Amino acid sequence: MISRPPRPRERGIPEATVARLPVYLRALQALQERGTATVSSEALAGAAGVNSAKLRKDLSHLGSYGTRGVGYEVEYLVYQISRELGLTQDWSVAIVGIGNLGRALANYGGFGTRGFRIAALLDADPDVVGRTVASLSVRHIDNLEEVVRDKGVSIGVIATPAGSAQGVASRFVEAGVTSVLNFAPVVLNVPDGVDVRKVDLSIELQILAFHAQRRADGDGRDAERAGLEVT
Amino acid sequence: MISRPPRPRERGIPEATVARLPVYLRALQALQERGTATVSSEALAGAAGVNSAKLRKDLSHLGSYGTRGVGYEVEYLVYQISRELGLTQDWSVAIVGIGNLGRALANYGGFGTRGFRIAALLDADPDVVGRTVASLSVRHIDNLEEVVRDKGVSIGVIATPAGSAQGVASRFVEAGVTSVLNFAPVVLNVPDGVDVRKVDLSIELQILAFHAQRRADGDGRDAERAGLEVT
DNA sequence: ACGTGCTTGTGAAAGCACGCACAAAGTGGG
DNA sequence: CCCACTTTGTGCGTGCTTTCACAAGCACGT
Repeated sequence: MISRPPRPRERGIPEATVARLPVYLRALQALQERGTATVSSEALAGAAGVNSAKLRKDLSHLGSYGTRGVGYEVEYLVYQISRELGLTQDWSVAIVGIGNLGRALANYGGFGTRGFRIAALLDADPDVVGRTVASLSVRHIDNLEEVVRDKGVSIGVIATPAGSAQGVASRFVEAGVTSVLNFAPVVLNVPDGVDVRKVDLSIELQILAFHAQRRADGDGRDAERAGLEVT
Repeated sequence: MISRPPRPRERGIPEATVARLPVYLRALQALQERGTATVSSEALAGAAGVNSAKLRKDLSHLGSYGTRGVGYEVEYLVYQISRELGLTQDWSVAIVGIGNLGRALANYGGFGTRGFRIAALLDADPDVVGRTVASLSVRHIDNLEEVVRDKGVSIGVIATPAGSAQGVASRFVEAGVTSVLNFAPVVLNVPDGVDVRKVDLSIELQILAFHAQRRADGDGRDAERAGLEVT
């Protein structure tokens, strides 16, 4: 019997862990640039803003990549997380809706790290089509299917007004894109098997407002606030 | 030393519920514009992309605002959720970092709904300071404290490069801002009692990449899809 | 007045996520 | 070789989330 490979890791990394891996990765890359060779869970957790036990448990889902008494080798861990997240391959991204936000996204240089390549920019406005943004010529939305096919787009980014978002999403799906990042303030309806994530400014503001109000309401009375010690 | 009461949370609407209220609110406002008077949990849940039982439980945290056999009165529910989220009062927002993203945010008209007013735009770049964006003149970052004080800013939005974000956050906090929305790809360090939310494009992309890879890996095999987020 | 039909509100169960605390495992000094 | 020290990996208790399933409540037709 051949010895088992270094832990091919089972399917089933908790969603909450997946959401934190990019944060760890970024912290690790910062350490790497500073020339740090190894890091303890305590130190890395600090840099990532999480509890060290949580970090260790998260990393344990990828396998046993640390050395007891020492810590984690930065470079190795960067590689493992990158691989796990699928960043060792290239992802082709198309952005639809080249308004202020679309331009901001297109110009957002280092897409975290490498791994993501902006393959095309699309817009419906004739005044925008043809203009050059981030070294790419904006193409008309009618070319969406063609672009997806020819450039092998696997991630679609929607930065259009709310009214156009569902239509664009459907076209992406129809064209075979199964990962969509939606910035428009609408709930997208897509078939099973398609992964949609949304980023919504106004929702974030509203959540902040809720907590701010909560804090203001109880002020003076309810001194029970999370951490605000009054002596 | 006084032992902490077992229930630090007195007025608790679950965090998960708070995060969904804005989604319900938006769906309700769409119904309102279409002239719909009442809506069932099933229908509203559909529009919001959640399970109807979850929606009912969420709403039950606000009180008993539905009528059995009928549903919820749209207008009334809009008001209740708005009030709960603190949208019946005005929140003054300052945006720091008027690059592509800052401009996109400033021009993002209906901030969800009313409730949020952009009070000031700030930047460090002399070429940007003085220019008019979204009917506001961009002011120099040195005026941050003054602006926060004079305009009663209660929410700070950070749209600067990563390197400047922590500094800006600290100045916001120092000036008394306790709610921060961070678009810069760094973990902000703030004292207890300050609420920070982050929006991070590259993290979202990386999460999409993870799932996309997972799907590709197990294609044909592993038919068991772990229930991808649909809707 | 009363039954029928629909929809809410909510126990209860199952599933996740978090963080403590500690055994296991490795390092380095004597 | 053994011991003291450090740090990982994880079992376990706790609390939050989601979902099911159904009794309770309300409207309306007869």
